Amino acid sequence: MSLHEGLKALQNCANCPIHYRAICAQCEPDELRLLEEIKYYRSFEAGQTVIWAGDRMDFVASVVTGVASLTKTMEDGRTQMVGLMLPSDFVGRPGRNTTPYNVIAVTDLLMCCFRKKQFEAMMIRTPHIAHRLLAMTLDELDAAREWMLLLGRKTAREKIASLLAILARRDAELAGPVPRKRAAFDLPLTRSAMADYLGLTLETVSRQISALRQDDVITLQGLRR
Amino acid sequence: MSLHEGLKALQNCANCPIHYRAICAQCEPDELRLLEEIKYYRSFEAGQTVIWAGDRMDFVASVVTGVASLTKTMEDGRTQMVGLMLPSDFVGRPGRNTTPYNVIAVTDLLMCCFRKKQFEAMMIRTPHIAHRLLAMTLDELDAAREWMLLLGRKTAREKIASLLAILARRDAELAGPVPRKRAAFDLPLTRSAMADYLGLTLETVSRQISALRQDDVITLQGLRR
DNA sequence: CCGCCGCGTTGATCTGGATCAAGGTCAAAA
DNA sequence: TTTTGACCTTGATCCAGATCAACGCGGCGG
Repeated sequence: MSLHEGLKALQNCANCPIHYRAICAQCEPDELRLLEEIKYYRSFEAGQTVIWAGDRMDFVASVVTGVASLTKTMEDGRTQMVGLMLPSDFVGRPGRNTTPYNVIAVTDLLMCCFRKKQFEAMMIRTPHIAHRLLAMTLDELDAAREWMLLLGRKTAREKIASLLAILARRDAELAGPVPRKRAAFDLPLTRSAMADYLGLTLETVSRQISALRQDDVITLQGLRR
Repeated sequence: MSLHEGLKALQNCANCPIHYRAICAQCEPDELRLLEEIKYYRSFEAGQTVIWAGDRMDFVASVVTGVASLTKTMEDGRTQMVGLMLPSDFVGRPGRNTTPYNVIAVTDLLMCCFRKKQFEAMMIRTPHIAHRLLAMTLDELDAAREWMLLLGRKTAREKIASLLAILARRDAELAGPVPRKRAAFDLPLTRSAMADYLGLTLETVSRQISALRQDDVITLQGLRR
């Protein structure tokens, strides 16, 4: 399916691969129709920056396909990824007009966007959206705190293992229930992106992955488990 | 003022020291009256546990005075503080009935509580509360992400400095604008609590504080800057 | 076909914090 | 007054992960 055909099909939210998990998950058909009218799509290539920290951000968006990262950078260049946005995750903050972090397309990325103004108006009219956003934000807060435990207290090996587990779980959720002993999934991050996420260096990431492979725990095919 | 007199005065939300920053900040007088009817206070001594991770939590609450911590613990005992709840912060999650973390009173603590059921009903009726909760949750998410940068990428010295800065800022916000070269404030955390927050050991915390003192940056009086 | 470049791996070495181990301080209890 | 216990400090040593430095591999443009 070409990109163009793909977008055509998405005109109708019912065809959207994430509509049952995303911000719009709890909307009634008529609310969905309103969203359909104001949504628009943007796509980014792997590596492109969606917005820089501090920049004006006049839209909010859901990740439809691909992976985006939220990163913070210190003046001297040290950077930490603070969020990994997978399909159905919501980016942006109603009620504020600059982002505190860089949003970067880690893979090719398709986002379903709404102008912030319109979205905020929508939120007031349709409580389903506000409630869903609150629930998603609380989930993200829990995830962020889980990540704080990882960053503060886990060893390099445990960090890698946790990351792989998260990616495997999210992959499984979208793909459906295929319970297996050894799950297989694409690893959408470079070593350096993983390092940024885990608070490690890319060398350490590489070494730990090699170690996990030697200890059997994982097997690679290119970039697969 | 005795505890009893203090609670008596708080019957009226207008006397509450946090009512302009807390979950109720945007409520209209009549909404406030509804809250007044269903709120109740609980106090805890320093060191007491408010709830354990995984326990049923049938209330939500605002910190009125004192400091509470949210911590996560791994099976082998490693623990990481994932939130430091200062006056006006909101604890608990509408729409879920167990907490994923321990809530512990770091100092003597007074909380303004609502039964979760009643609070959830209230949220549906009064959008001001739902909006405020969303805004506060988004702020906490930003704070958590800021903390991820600290945990993942900062040195021990920077971690200590950041913590002191946060405490000084929050202290200043409540105390009012007294701009000074050297701010003075109480340090409500033990070395070990700081270590849990910063992802360090208490020895390292102690050493770094000593170092900061020797390098002039701070001065101590018991536990003050 | 070659050379370059973006990734990944691997080795050698260094070091910031962890760990292990005494002590010190102070306030409340006895 | 002495004891006890909760905190804090400081010293000595160790080690996981950072840092520095090659090198390998596949894709791509010339």
